[in-house]
Amino acid sequence: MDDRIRRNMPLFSMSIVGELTGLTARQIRYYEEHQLVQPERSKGNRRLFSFNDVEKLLEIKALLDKGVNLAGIQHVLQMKENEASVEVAETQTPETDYKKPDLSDDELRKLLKQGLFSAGKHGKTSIIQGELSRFFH
DNA sequence: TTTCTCACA
DNA sequence: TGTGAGTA
Repeated sequence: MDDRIRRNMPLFSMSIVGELTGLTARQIRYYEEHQLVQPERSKGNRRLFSFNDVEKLLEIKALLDKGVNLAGIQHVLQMKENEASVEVAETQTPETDYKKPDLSDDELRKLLKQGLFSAGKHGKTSIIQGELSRFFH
């Protein structure tokens, strides 16, 4: 029917995804443990990733480079899911349907305002200081 | 051969 | 996170 189905078709093995994302199998499995990606299982319990999963992993990788830790990324992903739901619920305009989920400063701001810090009540924040300073002008 | 889980330097 | 063990 539409791209959504294709984008969620489990097609890639660990090795493929590893090459595509530059992440190690260990890392990918670790991110899965933390609900950052939900690859399908097939055959002998082998992970099968979809285009969406690969895209998510690339995003995670990018965020990691920006200095956002796993906790922060979880919130980013969660927020994106919310936005996606709203989009689908509101209208089905082809232009806004499958836009690239690039993380902009604006989105980060939204995250921070949503109380992203609540996850860092263990003594430190969810996002590293360097990244935070950009929003404390 | 590849991937999986579990455990540990 | 990396790596090795023992499977499937």
